[in-house]
Amino acid sequence: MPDPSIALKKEDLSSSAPRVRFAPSPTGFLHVGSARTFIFNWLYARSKAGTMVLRLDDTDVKRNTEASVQSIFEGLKWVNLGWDEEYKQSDRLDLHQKAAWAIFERGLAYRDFTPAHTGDAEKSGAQGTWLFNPGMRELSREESDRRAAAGEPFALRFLVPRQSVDEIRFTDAVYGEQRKLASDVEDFALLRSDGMPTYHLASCADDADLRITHIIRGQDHLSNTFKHVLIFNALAAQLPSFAHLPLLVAPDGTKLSKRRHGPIVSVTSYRDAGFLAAAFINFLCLLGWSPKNDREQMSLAELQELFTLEGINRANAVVNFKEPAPTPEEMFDPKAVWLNAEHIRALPVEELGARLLPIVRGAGHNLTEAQMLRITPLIRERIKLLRDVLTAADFFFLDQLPQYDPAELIPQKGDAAMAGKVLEKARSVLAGVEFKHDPLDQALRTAAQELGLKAGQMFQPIRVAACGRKNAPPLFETLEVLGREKTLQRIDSAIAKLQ
RNA sequence: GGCGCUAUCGUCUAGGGGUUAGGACGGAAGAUUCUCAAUCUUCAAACCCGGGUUCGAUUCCCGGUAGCGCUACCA
Repeated sequence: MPDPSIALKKEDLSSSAPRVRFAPSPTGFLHVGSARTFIFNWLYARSKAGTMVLRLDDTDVKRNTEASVQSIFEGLKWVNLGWDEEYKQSDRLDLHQKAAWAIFERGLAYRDFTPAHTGDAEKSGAQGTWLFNPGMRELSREESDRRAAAGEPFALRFLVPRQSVDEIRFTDAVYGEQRKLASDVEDFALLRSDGMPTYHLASCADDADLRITHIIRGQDHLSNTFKHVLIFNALAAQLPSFAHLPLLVAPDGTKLSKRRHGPIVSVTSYRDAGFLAAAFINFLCLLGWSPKNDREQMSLAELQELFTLEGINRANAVVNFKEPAPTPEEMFDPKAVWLNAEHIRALPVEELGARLLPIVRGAGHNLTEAQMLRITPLIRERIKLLRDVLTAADFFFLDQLPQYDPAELIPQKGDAAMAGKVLEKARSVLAGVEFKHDPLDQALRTAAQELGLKAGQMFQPIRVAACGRKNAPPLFETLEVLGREKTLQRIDSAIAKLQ
Protein backbone atom coordinates (compact mmCIF):
# COMPACT_ATOMS: atom_id res chain seq x y z
CA MET A 1 0.00 0.00 0.00
CA PRO A 2 1.19 3.48 -0.72
CA ASP A 3 1.97 5.47 2.33
CA PRO A 4 -1.01 7.68 3.03
CA SER A 5 1.07 10.51 4.43
CA ILE A 6 2.51 10.91 0.99
CA ALA A 7 -0.61 10.34 -1.01
CA LEU A 8 -2.83 12.70 0.90
CA LYS A 9 -0.78 15.65 -0.18
CA LYS A 10 -2.65 15.68 -3.42
CA GLU A 11 -4.53 18.92 -3.22
CA ASP A 12 -4.90 21.97 -5.32
CA LEU A 13 -1.66 23.83 -4.92
CA SER A 14 -2.47 26.62 -7.28
CA SER A 15 -5.36 28.15 -5.39
CA SER A 16 -3.55 28.69 -2.10
CA ALA A 17 -0.95 31.33 -1.29
CA PRO A 18 2.35 30.31 -2.81
CA ARG A 19 4.93 28.40 -0.84
CA VAL A 20 8.45 28.59 -2.19
CA ARG A 21 11.67 27.16 -0.92
CA PHE A 22 15.37 27.79 -1.05
CA ALA A 23 17.20 24.49 -0.71
CA PRO A 24 20.96 24.83 -0.62
CA SER A 25 23.16 21.85 -0.04
CA PRO A 26 25.82 22.59 2.54
CA THR A 27 28.91 21.69 0.56
CA GLY A 28 30.58 25.10 0.60
CA PHE A 29 30.01 28.74 1.31
CA LEU A 30 26.95 30.62 0.09
CA HIS A 31 27.51 31.16 -3.58
CA VAL A 32 26.32 34.34 -5.33
CA GLY A 33 24.22 32.22 -7.67
CA SER A 34 22.52 30.59 -4.72
CA ALA A 35 22.02 33.97 -3.15
CA ARG A 36 20.24 35.14 -6.28
CA THR A 37 18.03 32.06 -6.23
CA PHE A 38 17.21 32.80 -2.62
CA ILE A 39 16.41 36.42 -3.44
CA PHE A 40 14.15 35.56 -6.38
CA ASN A 41 12.27 33.05 -4.25
CA TRP A 42 11.95 35.57 -1.48
CA LEU A 43 10.77 38.30 -3.81
CA TYR A 44 8.20 35.99 -5.31
CA ALA A 45 6.91 34.88 -1.92
CA ARG A 46 6.74 38.40 -0.56
CA SER A 47 5.11 39.86 -3.62
CA LYS A 48 2.38 37.22 -3.40
CA ALA A 49 1.94 37.13 0.36
CA GLY A 50 3.36 33.64 0.29
CA THR A 51 5.64 31.59 2.49
CA MET A 52 9.39 31.26 2.22
CA VAL A 53 10.84 27.95 3.30
CA LEU A 54 14.53 27.37 3.93
CA ARG A 55 15.52 23.76 3.59
CA LEU A 56 19.00 22.38 3.96
CA ASP A 57 19.40 19.65 1.37
CA ASP A 58 22.00 17.65 3.21
CA THR A 59 21.49 14.10 2.04
CA ASP A 60 25.03 13.76 0.75
CA VAL A 61 26.63 12.90 4.04
CA LYS A 62 30.09 12.60 2.57
CA ARG A 63 30.23 16.13 1.26
CA ASN A 64 28.23 18.07 3.83
CA THR A 65 30.02 19.97 6.52
CA GLU A 66 28.88 21.88 9.54
CA ALA A 67 31.23 24.69 8.55
CA SER A 68 29.34 25.00 5.33
CA VAL A 69 26.01 25.19 7.14
CA GLN A 70 27.42 28.00 9.23
CA SER A 71 28.76 29.84 6.25
CA ILE A 72 25.44 29.60 4.44
CA PHE A 73 23.67 31.08 7.45
CA GLU A 74 26.35 33.73 7.66
CA GLY A 75 25.70 34.74 4.06
CA LEU A 76 21.94 34.69 4.48
CA LYS A 77 22.19 36.69 7.64
CA TRP A 78 24.03 39.44 5.82
CA VAL A 79 21.56 39.44 2.94
CA ASN A 80 19.06 39.90 5.72
CA LEU A 81 15.82 38.90 4.06
CA GLY A 82 14.74 36.16 6.41
CA TRP A 83 12.44 33.19 5.90
CA ASP A 84 9.34 31.73 7.48
CA GLU A 85 10.01 28.04 7.96
CA GLU A 86 13.18 26.04 8.26
CA TYR A 87 13.88 22.35 7.67
CA LYS A 88 16.77 20.01 7.35
CA GLN A 89 16.50 16.99 5.08
CA SER A 90 18.54 14.83 7.38
CA ASP A 91 15.74 15.19 9.93
CA ARG A 92 13.27 13.87 7.42
CA LEU A 93 14.91 10.67 6.26
CA ASP A 94 11.95 8.67 7.39
CA LEU A 95 9.66 10.52 5.03
CA HIS A 96 12.06 9.95 2.15
CA GLN A 97 12.29 6.24 2.81
CA LYS A 98 8.56 5.91 2.96
CA ALA A 99 8.23 7.81 -0.27
CA ALA A 100 10.79 5.59 -1.99
CA TRP A 101 9.13 2.39 -0.86
CA ALA A 102 5.73 3.71 -1.77
CA ILE A 103 7.01 4.12 -5.29
CA PHE A 104 8.46 0.64 -5.17
CA GLU A 105 5.15 -0.81 -3.95
CA ARG A 106 3.43 0.83 -6.86
CA GLY A 107 5.74 -1.07 -9.17
CA LEU A 108 7.49 2.08 -10.32
CA ALA A 109 10.87 1.30 -8.84
CA TYR A 110 13.13 -1.72 -8.65
CA ARG A 111 16.13 -2.96 -6.74
CA ASP A 112 19.44 -2.71 -8.55
CA PHE A 113 22.04 -5.07 -7.15
CA THR A 114 24.78 -3.84 -9.44
CA PRO A 115 27.72 -2.57 -7.38
CA ALA A 116 28.10 1.20 -7.37
CA HIS A 117 30.32 2.70 -10.02
CA THR A 118 33.71 3.11 -8.51
CA GLY A 119 35.50 5.42 -10.87
CA ASP A 120 33.76 8.73 -11.35
CA ALA A 121 36.93 10.01 -12.96
CA GLU A 122 35.60 9.89 -16.48
CA LYS A 123 32.67 12.11 -15.77
CA SER A 124 33.31 14.30 -18.77
CA GLY A 125 33.95 13.40 -22.34
CA ALA A 126 32.34 10.82 -24.48
CA GLN A 127 30.29 8.63 -22.26
CA GLY A 128 28.17 5.94 -23.72
CA THR A 129 24.43 6.25 -23.37
CA TRP A 130 23.64 4.94 -19.98
CA LEU A 131 20.04 4.21 -19.17
CA PHE A 132 19.98 1.26 -16.82
CA ASN A 133 22.09 -1.62 -15.62
CA PRO A 134 21.41 -4.75 -17.61
CA GLY A 135 19.24 -7.43 -16.08
CA MET A 136 18.02 -5.46 -13.12
CA ARG A 137 14.77 -4.08 -14.43
CA GLU A 138 13.62 -7.56 -15.32
CA LEU A 139 14.34 -9.16 -11.97
CA SER A 140 11.23 -10.86 -10.65
CA ARG A 141 9.79 -9.53 -7.43
CA GLU A 142 10.46 -12.89 -5.80
CA GLU A 143 14.10 -12.96 -6.73
CA SER A 144 14.52 -9.35 -5.83
CA ASP A 145 12.98 -9.95 -2.40
CA ARG A 146 15.07 -13.06 -1.89
CA ARG A 147 18.38 -11.36 -2.69
CA ALA A 148 17.46 -8.41 -0.51
CA ALA A 149 16.53 -10.72 2.33
CA ALA A 150 19.87 -12.45 1.89
CA GLY A 151 21.51 -9.13 2.68
CA GLU A 152 22.75 -8.30 -0.76
CA PRO A 153 23.17 -4.51 -1.08
CA PHE A 154 21.13 -2.67 -3.66
CA ALA A 155 20.14 0.75 -4.85
CA LEU A 156 16.52 1.52 -5.51
CA ARG A 157 15.97 2.86 -8.99
CA PHE A 158 13.05 4.48 -10.70
CA LEU A 159 11.56 2.28 -13.39
CA VAL A 160 11.43 4.81 -16.20
CA PRO A 161 8.94 3.90 -18.93
CA ARG A 162 10.78 2.59 -21.97
CA GLN A 163 8.07 2.78 -24.61
CA SER A 164 9.24 5.21 -27.22
CA VAL A 165 5.89 6.97 -27.19
CA ASP A 166 6.11 7.93 -23.54
CA GLU A 167 6.77 11.60 -23.21
CA ILE A 168 7.32 13.61 -20.07
CA ARG A 169 6.15 17.18 -20.13
CA PHE A 170 5.78 20.20 -17.95
CA THR A 171 5.52 23.92 -18.31
CA ASP A 172 8.28 26.13 -17.08
CA ALA A 173 7.39 29.71 -16.25
CA VAL A 174 10.62 30.89 -17.84
CA TYR A 175 11.48 28.34 -20.52
CA GLY A 176 7.96 27.46 -21.59
CA GLU A 177 6.70 24.04 -22.64
CA GLN A 178 9.21 21.31 -21.97
CA ARG A 179 9.02 17.81 -23.27
CA LYS A 180 11.31 14.86 -23.40
CA LEU A 181 11.04 11.23 -24.38
CA ALA A 182 10.99 9.02 -21.30
CA SER A 183 13.28 6.70 -23.20
CA ASP A 184 15.94 9.38 -23.00
CA VAL A 185 15.82 9.42 -19.21
CA GLU A 186 18.00 6.99 -17.32
CA ASP A 187 16.75 4.86 -14.45
CA PHE A 188 17.97 7.26 -11.81
CA ALA A 189 18.50 6.16 -8.23
CA LEU A 190 16.01 6.91 -5.47
CA LEU A 191 17.84 5.24 -2.62
CA ARG A 192 21.54 4.53 -2.34
CA SER A 193 22.77 1.14 -1.30
CA ASP A 194 23.27 2.48 2.21
CA GLY A 195 19.59 3.34 2.29
CA MET A 196 20.13 7.10 2.07
CA PRO A 197 17.86 8.97 -0.29
CA THR A 198 19.28 10.68 -3.34
CA TYR A 199 18.78 14.33 -4.03
CA HIS A 200 16.00 13.77 -6.55
CA LEU A 201 13.93 11.65 -4.24
CA ALA A 202 14.47 13.67 -1.09
CA SER A 203 13.86 16.92 -2.87
CA CYS A 204 10.59 15.83 -4.45
CA ALA A 205 9.30 14.02 -1.37
CA ASP A 206 9.98 17.11 0.69
CA ASP A 207 8.55 19.50 -1.85
CA ALA A 208 5.39 17.41 -1.90
CA ASP A 209 5.24 17.08 1.86
CA LEU A 210 5.93 20.75 2.47
CA ARG A 211 3.30 21.62 -0.12
CA ILE A 212 5.70 23.72 -2.14
CA THR A 213 3.72 25.40 -4.91
CA HIS A 214 6.50 27.02 -6.92
CA ILE A 215 9.95 25.67 -7.45
CA ILE A 216 12.25 28.50 -8.45
CA ARG A 217 15.79 27.29 -8.93
CA GLY A 218 18.80 27.32 -11.20
CA GLN A 219 18.56 26.20 -14.78
CA ASP A 220 21.00 23.40 -14.06
CA HIS A 221 17.91 21.59 -12.80
CA LEU A 222 15.86 22.09 -15.94
CA SER A 223 16.68 18.69 -17.36
CA ASN A 224 16.41 17.08 -13.94
CA THR A 225 12.85 18.28 -13.79
CA PHE A 226 11.77 15.49 -16.09
CA LYS A 227 12.84 13.05 -13.39
CA HIS A 228 11.08 15.10 -10.79
CA VAL A 229 7.86 15.03 -12.75
CA LEU A 230 8.14 11.27 -12.77
CA ILE A 231 8.62 11.22 -9.01
CA PHE A 232 5.77 13.61 -8.24
CA ASN A 233 3.48 11.47 -10.37
CA ALA A 234 4.65 8.28 -8.73
CA LEU A 235 3.97 9.89 -5.37
CA ALA A 236 0.52 10.90 -6.58
CA ALA A 237 1.41 14.42 -5.54
CA GLN A 238 0.28 17.44 -7.43
CA LEU A 239 2.97 18.90 -9.61
CA PRO A 240 4.24 22.27 -8.43
CA SER A 241 4.93 25.08 -10.86
CA PHE A 242 8.48 25.39 -12.09
CA ALA A 243 10.53 28.46 -12.89
CA HIS A 244 14.15 27.94 -13.81
CA LEU A 245 16.63 30.75 -13.60
CA PRO A 246 19.39 31.34 -16.12
CA LEU A 247 22.76 30.59 -14.64
CA LEU A 248 25.34 33.06 -13.46
CA VAL A 249 28.60 32.50 -15.28
CA ALA A 250 32.13 33.85 -15.18
CA PRO A 251 33.50 36.19 -17.87
CA ASP A 252 34.93 33.15 -19.62
CA GLY A 253 31.44 31.68 -19.84
CA THR A 254 32.00 28.86 -17.43
CA LYS A 255 29.86 28.24 -14.40
CA LEU A 256 31.03 30.11 -11.32
CA SER A 257 33.05 27.89 -9.07
CA LYS A 258 35.27 28.41 -6.11
CA ARG A 259 38.04 26.28 -7.51
CA ARG A 260 38.26 28.21 -10.72
CA HIS A 261 37.18 31.66 -9.67
CA GLY A 262 38.08 32.02 -6.04
CA PRO A 263 36.39 34.07 -3.32
CA ILE A 264 34.60 36.29 -5.83
CA VAL A 265 31.80 33.74 -5.92
CA SER A 266 31.23 33.93 -2.18
CA VAL A 267 28.57 36.22 -0.78
CA THR A 268 30.73 37.13 2.18
CA SER A 269 33.38 38.60 -0.13
CA TYR A 270 30.88 41.27 -1.07
CA ARG A 271 30.07 41.90 2.56
CA ASP A 272 33.71 42.14 3.54
CA ALA A 273 34.57 44.44 0.68
CA GLY A 274 31.98 46.92 1.88
CA PHE A 275 28.90 46.29 -0.17
CA LEU A 276 25.53 47.25 1.20
CA ALA A 277 23.23 44.23 1.25
CA ALA A 278 20.58 46.27 -0.54
CA ALA A 279 23.00 47.07 -3.36
CA PHE A 280 24.13 43.47 -3.60
CA ILE A 281 20.52 42.34 -3.88
CA ASN A 282 19.83 45.01 -6.46
CA PHE A 283 22.82 43.90 -8.52
CA LEU A 284 21.90 40.24 -8.44
CA CYS A 285 18.33 40.99 -9.45
CA LEU A 286 19.59 42.67 -12.59
CA LEU A 287 21.29 39.45 -13.68
CA GLY A 288 18.70 37.42 -15.51
CA TRP A 289 15.76 39.58 -14.66
CA SER A 290 14.54 42.93 -15.81
CA PRO A 291 11.66 45.17 -14.76
CA LYS A 292 11.49 46.08 -18.47
CA ASN A 293 11.15 49.76 -17.78
CA ASP A 294 14.80 50.80 -17.76
CA ARG A 295 14.89 50.94 -13.99
CA GLU A 296 18.26 49.92 -12.61
CA GLN A 297 18.65 51.28 -9.15
CA MET A 298 15.91 49.88 -6.96
CA SER A 299 15.28 49.59 -3.28
CA LEU A 300 14.16 46.32 -1.79
CA ALA A 301 10.60 47.61 -1.58
CA GLU A 302 10.66 48.57 -5.24
CA LEU A 303 12.06 45.21 -6.24
CA GLN A 304 9.34 43.51 -4.33
CA GLU A 305 6.75 45.54 -6.14
CA LEU A 306 8.27 45.11 -9.59
CA PHE A 307 9.33 41.48 -9.46
CA THR A 308 7.56 39.01 -11.69
CA LEU A 309 8.44 35.61 -13.07
CA GLU A 310 7.67 36.96 -16.55
CA GLY A 311 10.58 39.37 -16.22
CA ILE A 312 13.08 36.54 -15.97
CA ASN A 313 15.02 35.88 -19.14
CA ARG A 314 16.56 32.74 -20.53
CA ALA A 315 20.19 33.38 -21.35
CA ASN A 316 22.98 32.92 -18.82
CA ALA A 317 24.30 36.14 -17.32
CA VAL A 318 27.96 36.98 -16.94
CA VAL A 319 29.17 38.31 -13.64
CA ASN A 320 31.80 40.60 -15.01
CA PHE A 321 34.49 40.32 -12.38
CA LYS A 322 38.27 40.46 -12.79
CA GLU A 323 40.02 37.85 -10.80
CA PRO A 324 43.52 39.05 -10.37
CA ALA A 325 42.59 42.65 -9.66
CA PRO A 326 44.89 45.40 -8.44
CA THR A 327 42.32 46.77 -6.01
CA PRO A 328 39.28 45.19 -4.37
CA GLU A 329 37.08 47.64 -6.17
CA GLU A 330 38.33 46.49 -9.54
CA MET A 331 37.70 42.87 -8.83
CA PHE A 332 33.94 43.21 -8.67
CA ASP A 333 31.56 43.74 -11.54
CA PRO A 334 31.71 47.50 -12.25
CA LYS A 335 27.95 47.65 -12.23
CA ALA A 336 27.81 46.18 -8.75
CA VAL A 337 30.27 48.79 -7.56
CA TRP A 338 28.35 51.58 -9.22
CA LEU A 339 25.08 50.37 -7.72
CA ASN A 340 26.70 50.24 -4.33
CA ALA A 341 27.83 53.84 -4.69
CA GLU A 342 24.29 54.76 -5.66
CA HIS A 343 22.86 53.01 -2.65
CA ILE A 344 25.42 54.65 -0.40
CA ARG A 345 24.41 58.07 -1.65
CA ALA A 346 20.77 57.24 -1.14
CA LEU A 347 21.33 56.47 2.52
CA PRO A 348 20.56 59.13 5.14
CA VAL A 349 23.72 60.50 6.74
CA GLU A 350 22.91 59.00 10.12
CA GLU A 351 22.49 55.54 8.68
CA LEU A 352 25.58 55.71 6.54
CA GLY A 353 27.57 57.00 9.48
CA ALA A 354 26.34 54.13 11.60
CA ARG A 355 27.61 51.66 9.03
CA LEU A 356 30.90 53.40 8.57
CA LEU A 357 31.76 53.79 12.23
CA PRO A 358 32.36 50.11 13.02
CA ILE A 359 34.64 49.85 10.01
CA VAL A 360 36.69 52.83 11.14
CA ARG A 361 36.85 51.58 14.69
CA GLY A 362 37.65 48.11 13.47
CA ALA A 363 40.71 49.56 11.78
CA GLY A 364 41.87 50.79 15.16
CA HIS A 365 40.80 54.42 15.12
CA ASN A 366 39.11 56.11 18.02
CA LEU A 367 36.18 58.06 16.79
CA THR A 368 32.97 59.24 18.36
CA GLU A 369 29.61 58.96 16.70
CA ALA A 370 29.43 62.72 16.55
CA GLN A 371 32.73 62.92 14.71
CA MET A 372 31.65 60.25 12.30
CA LEU A 373 28.48 62.14 11.60
CA ARG A 374 30.43 65.24 10.66
CA ILE A 375 32.79 63.33 8.39
CA THR A 376 30.13 61.27 6.63
CA PRO A 377 28.62 63.98 4.43
CA LEU A 378 32.09 64.90 3.22
CA ILE A 379 32.88 61.47 1.90
CA ARG A 380 29.43 60.21 1.01
CA GLU A 381 29.86 61.02 -2.65
CA ARG A 382 33.44 59.93 -2.73
CA ILE A 383 33.22 56.30 -1.67
CA LYS A 384 31.98 53.35 -3.64
CA LEU A 385 32.49 50.63 -1.08
CA LEU A 386 32.01 51.14 2.64
CA ARG A 387 35.61 50.24 3.30
CA ASP A 388 36.71 53.17 1.15
CA VAL A 389 36.08 55.30 4.23
CA LEU A 390 39.45 54.13 5.47
CA THR A 391 41.29 55.71 2.58
CA ALA A 392 38.91 58.54 1.73
CA ALA A 393 38.76 59.99 5.24
CA ASP A 394 42.00 58.80 6.80
CA PHE A 395 43.27 62.32 7.49
CA PHE A 396 40.33 62.94 9.80
CA PHE A 397 41.15 60.19 12.23
CA LEU A 398 44.90 59.89 11.88
CA ASP A 399 47.08 61.86 14.30
CA GLN A 400 50.06 61.71 11.99
CA LEU A 401 49.51 62.16 8.30
CA PRO A 402 51.19 59.48 6.23
CA GLN A 403 54.28 60.54 4.31
CA TYR A 404 53.63 62.55 1.20
CA ASP A 405 55.83 64.14 -1.42
CA PRO A 406 56.48 67.81 -0.53
CA ALA A 407 56.24 68.56 -4.26
CA GLU A 408 52.50 67.99 -3.89
CA LEU A 409 52.36 71.20 -1.90
CA ILE A 410 53.39 73.27 -4.89
CA PRO A 411 50.38 74.90 -6.57
CA GLN A 412 49.60 75.06 -10.25
CA LYS A 413 52.02 77.37 -12.08
CA GLY A 414 53.90 77.92 -8.90
CA ASP A 415 57.07 76.89 -7.13
CA ALA A 416 58.23 75.93 -3.68
CA ALA A 417 58.58 79.57 -2.74
CA MET A 418 54.97 80.21 -3.59
CA ALA A 419 53.89 77.18 -1.61
CA GLY A 420 55.81 78.49 1.35
CA LYS A 421 54.30 81.92 1.00
CA VAL A 422 50.79 80.45 0.83
CA LEU A 423 51.30 78.29 3.87
CA GLU A 424 52.78 81.09 5.94
CA LYS A 425 49.90 83.32 5.01
CA ALA A 426 47.38 80.58 5.69
CA ARG A 427 48.97 79.94 9.03
CA SER A 428 48.51 83.48 10.19
CA VAL A 429 45.02 83.83 8.75
CA LEU A 430 43.81 80.52 10.16
CA ALA A 431 45.18 81.34 13.56
CA GLY A 432 42.60 84.07 13.89
CA VAL A 433 39.57 83.04 11.89
CA GLU A 434 36.55 81.15 13.14
CA PHE A 435 36.65 77.55 11.89
CA LYS A 436 33.37 77.57 10.09
CA HIS A 437 32.73 77.26 6.38
CA ASP A 438 31.79 80.84 5.56
CA PRO A 439 34.43 82.69 7.58
CA LEU A 440 37.08 80.29 6.29
CA ASP A 441 35.90 80.82 2.75
CA GLN A 442 36.01 84.57 3.10
CA ALA A 443 39.31 84.74 4.92
CA LEU A 444 41.19 82.45 2.57
CA ARG A 445 39.86 84.08 -0.57
CA THR A 446 40.87 87.45 0.77
CA ALA A 447 44.28 86.05 1.58
CA ALA A 448 44.64 84.76 -1.95
CA GLN A 449 43.80 88.17 -3.31
CA GLU A 450 46.34 89.79 -1.06
CA LEU A 451 48.98 87.41 -2.36
CA GLY A 452 47.87 88.02 -5.89
CA LEU A 453 47.04 84.36 -6.40
CA LYS A 454 44.10 82.49 -7.85
CA ALA A 455 41.88 80.75 -5.34
CA GLY A 456 43.01 77.35 -6.55
CA GLN A 457 46.65 78.24 -6.09
CA MET A 458 45.91 79.26 -2.54
CA PHE A 459 43.77 76.29 -1.64
CA GLN A 460 45.84 73.49 -3.05
CA PRO A 461 48.86 73.80 -0.74
CA ILE A 462 46.55 74.11 2.26
CA ARG A 463 44.60 71.05 1.18
CA VAL A 464 47.70 68.96 0.76
CA ALA A 465 49.07 70.17 4.07
CA ALA A 466 45.82 69.31 5.83
CA CYS A 467 44.94 66.08 4.05
CA GLY A 468 48.26 64.78 2.84
CA ARG A 469 47.11 64.59 -0.76
CA LYS A 470 45.62 66.56 -3.58
CA ASN A 471 42.32 64.77 -3.87
CA ALA A 472 40.08 65.38 -0.94
CA PRO A 473 36.69 66.81 -0.01
CA PRO A 474 36.10 70.57 -0.38
CA LEU A 475 38.53 72.58 1.67
CA PHE A 476 36.41 74.68 4.01
CA GLU A 477 34.18 71.87 5.16
CA THR A 478 37.23 69.75 5.67
CA LEU A 479 39.06 72.32 7.74
CA GLU A 480 35.94 72.95 9.76
CA VAL A 481 35.74 69.30 10.73
CA LEU A 482 39.48 68.98 11.19
CA GLY A 483 39.64 71.94 13.59
CA ARG A 484 42.12 74.68 14.16
CA GLU A 485 44.62 72.78 16.21
CA LYS A 486 45.25 69.93 13.79
CA THR A 487 45.14 72.23 10.80
CA LEU A 488 47.79 74.58 12.13
CA GLN A 489 49.92 71.72 13.26
CA ARG A 490 49.80 70.18 9.79
CA ILE A 491 50.53 73.47 8.10
CA ASP A 492 53.57 73.81 10.31
CA SER A 493 54.87 70.44 9.39
CA ALA A 494 54.20 71.14 5.73
CA ILE A 495 56.25 74.32 6.00
CA ALA A 496 58.99 72.26 7.57
CA LYS A 497 58.82 69.77 4.71
CA LEU A 498 59.32 72.57 2.26
CA GLN A 499 62.69 73.60 3.70
C1' G B 1 28.48 10.66 -27.65
C1' G B 2 22.92 11.26 -26.17
C1' C B 3 19.25 14.69 -24.43
C1' G B 4 17.87 19.63 -23.12
C1' C B 5 18.50 25.00 -23.04
C1' U B 6 20.41 29.62 -25.02
C1' A B 7 22.27 33.42 -28.69
C1' U B 8 20.97 42.14 -29.27
C1' C B 9 26.93 47.04 -27.92
C1' G B 10 33.00 44.65 -23.84
C1' U B 11 29.07 43.56 -19.68
C1' C B 12 23.72 43.71 -17.80
C1' U B 13 19.49 44.36 -20.68
C1' A B 14 14.76 46.75 -23.59
C1' G B 15 12.44 45.88 -28.08
C1' G B 16 10.22 43.42 -31.91
C1' G B 17 8.09 41.80 -39.36
C1' G B 18 9.05 48.25 -41.65
C1' U B 19 12.70 51.67 -35.46
C1' U B 20 18.05 56.74 -36.46
C1' A B 21 17.62 48.99 -32.66
C1' G B 22 16.39 52.14 -26.65
C1' G B 23 18.52 52.28 -21.52
C1' A B 24 22.44 51.25 -17.89
C1' C B 25 27.56 50.07 -16.37
C1' G B 26 32.32 50.60 -18.18
C1' G B 27 35.35 53.67 -21.95
C1' A B 28 36.40 58.53 -24.51
C1' A B 29 35.63 63.90 -24.83
C1' G B 30 33.63 68.34 -22.79
C1' A B 31 30.92 71.60 -19.11
C1' U B 32 30.99 72.81 -13.90
C1' U B 33 33.48 73.42 -8.90
C1' C B 34 39.19 75.26 -4.81
C1' U B 35 41.26 69.46 -6.12
C1' C B 36 38.71 64.81 -6.20
C1' A B 37 33.95 63.00 -6.31
C1' A B 38 29.02 63.96 -7.63
C1' U B 39 26.16 66.24 -11.52
C1' C B 40 25.21 67.58 -16.74
C1' U B 41 26.23 67.20 -22.18
C1' U B 42 28.29 64.63 -26.25
C1' C B 43 30.74 60.44 -28.71
C1' A B 44 32.29 55.33 -29.92
C1' A B 45 30.02 50.51 -29.28
C1' A B 46 25.38 45.18 -30.81
C1' C B 47 20.89 42.06 -33.55
C1' C B 48 26.23 34.58 -34.32
C1' C B 49 26.13 32.38 -39.54
C1' G B 50 23.27 30.23 -43.70
C1' G B 51 18.78 29.18 -45.84
C1' G B 52 13.64 29.83 -46.12
C1' U B 53 8.46 32.51 -45.24
C1' U B 54 7.37 37.58 -46.64
C1' C B 55 6.75 43.33 -50.50
C1' G B 56 10.07 43.50 -46.21
C1' A B 57 13.47 40.11 -41.47
C1' U B 58 17.46 41.48 -36.11
C1' U B 59 12.31 39.78 -34.94
C1' C B 60 8.79 33.96 -37.43
C1' C B 61 10.48 28.76 -39.29
C1' C B 62 14.47 25.29 -40.43
C1' G B 63 19.63 24.10 -40.44
C1' G B 64 24.53 25.19 -38.85
C1' U B 65 27.89 27.05 -35.30
C1' A B 66 29.12 28.33 -30.47
C1' G B 67 28.22 28.39 -25.28
C1' C B 68 25.93 26.31 -21.12
C1' G B 69 23.39 22.37 -18.46
C1' C B 70 22.01 17.21 -17.48
C1' U B 71 23.75 12.47 -18.67
C1' A B 72 26.64 9.70 -10.58
C1' C B 73 24.27 5.05 -5.39
C1' C B 74 26.66 14.75 -6.25
C1' A B 75 23.33 18.39 -5.47
